[in-house]
Amino acid sequence: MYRRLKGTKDILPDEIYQWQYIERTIRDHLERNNYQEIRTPVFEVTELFARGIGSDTDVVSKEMYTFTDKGDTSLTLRPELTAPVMRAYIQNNLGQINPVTKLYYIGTLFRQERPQKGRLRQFNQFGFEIIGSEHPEADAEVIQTVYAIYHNLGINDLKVRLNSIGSRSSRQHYLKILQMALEKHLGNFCASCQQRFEKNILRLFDCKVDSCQALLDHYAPSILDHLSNEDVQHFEEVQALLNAAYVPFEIDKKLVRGLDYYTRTTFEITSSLLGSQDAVCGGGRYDHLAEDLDGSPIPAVGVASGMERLLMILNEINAIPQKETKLIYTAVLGENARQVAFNLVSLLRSRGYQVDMDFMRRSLKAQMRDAGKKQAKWVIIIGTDEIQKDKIVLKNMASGEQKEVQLSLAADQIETIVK
RNA sequence: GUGGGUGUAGCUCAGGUGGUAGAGCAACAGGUUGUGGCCCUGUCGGUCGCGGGUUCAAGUCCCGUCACUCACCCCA
Repeated sequence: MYRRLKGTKDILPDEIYQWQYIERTIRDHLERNNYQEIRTPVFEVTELFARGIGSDTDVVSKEMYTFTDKGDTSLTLRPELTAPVMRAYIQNNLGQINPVTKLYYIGTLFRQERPQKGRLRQFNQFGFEIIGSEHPEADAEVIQTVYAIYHNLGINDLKVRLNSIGSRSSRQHYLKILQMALEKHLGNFCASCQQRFEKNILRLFDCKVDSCQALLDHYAPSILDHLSNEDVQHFEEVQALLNAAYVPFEIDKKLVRGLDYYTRTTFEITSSLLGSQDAVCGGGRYDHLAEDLDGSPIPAVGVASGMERLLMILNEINAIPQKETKLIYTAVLGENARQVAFNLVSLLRSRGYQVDMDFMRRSLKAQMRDAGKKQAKWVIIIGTDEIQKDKIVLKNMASGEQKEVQLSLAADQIETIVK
């Protein structure tokens, strides 16, 4: 038997409604905020991600599905969407049309990690980006908007964690100070922290070992104390705007993100209803990504949100409305009724009704049971008796009432009865 | 890549100290000669993840292996 690959999922019919529901809600909300959808290819040249995300990041160095095509070009299944969107923005000169471009996407991503709760190898994200504005309004809108989308879906107890990791120049400066401050205590950190110290020192703040966190609290200078004046002002304005929009947040000076392109604002929204992978979304500002991809410099902010994680929360709090069906089920009895029924079914369908009929030539009892199971609102019964009288029976499944309708007028009559 | 947990019917799971498998739900049929939900009855359905070993005998004990899952790591 063939099985689905590790870390992938089949989304079966009884679950698909949930996806359609959140996708619809997300699209509606983002369209209202005047974002436009963009769809980019699922694979790109590997270098796009190496340069965009950073070749030292875990995502690029060990989690990508990379292969070579017949032309010997190295290609990669996209592990995130910000770099592809920026690539599309640059390639199609979207900046020429408008100084500010607001884009959103809903798409599938691939990362070769060990699967666990809230983490798959093929997964889906929605996200959106504001490209062209360096101002704090853009940062605040991004955060306010995801927050509002979650709220709209019925999620309330979320934690918004906010930080600024400064512009590139002030961060370079800070990293040196951090390195000097921690060097002499390095021996007291755990093994993986010692590796992080060499590779990407900011990641030390992610460590879950208590003793490491205590050392950081004692000896690590805060990045917030080493921002430039412009960085500070930007950060403060973002906070003021969030307060103005009543978006609750907390400053987390240890919040660092795993992708190299971030500058200044970084944020993450977490939920206690998820497993140890508790971030529903993460994002921030990336003012140098365009340049890193050989485009002209353009500031941008954005966010990416995990769809599977979002669904996990919604199921946890039971916030997905029931799918409502308006099904009309057609029960057929006897040889000579079949064509009449088939004709009526296709007529009703062409008028926009959701109609189904029995394919098993079963007893009426079985067909009624089937109709009940499928949650049909109405059942049309067409049998030999009806054909003789030139009538059909229309039964309301909720009340149990049924009435006879002239066959030749059935389509019109049903319209007024079913409504 | 490293650890822990779990693998018995379509689904959820029972099966002390070894004696070749069971329940509930689901599916299907019947209880009405043409009428669903509730109830009753019956039917269908399993190489007990896979391979090997111990034994007269293994779902049960031992070894191996695979899969799923949670956690580390990292992130959405």
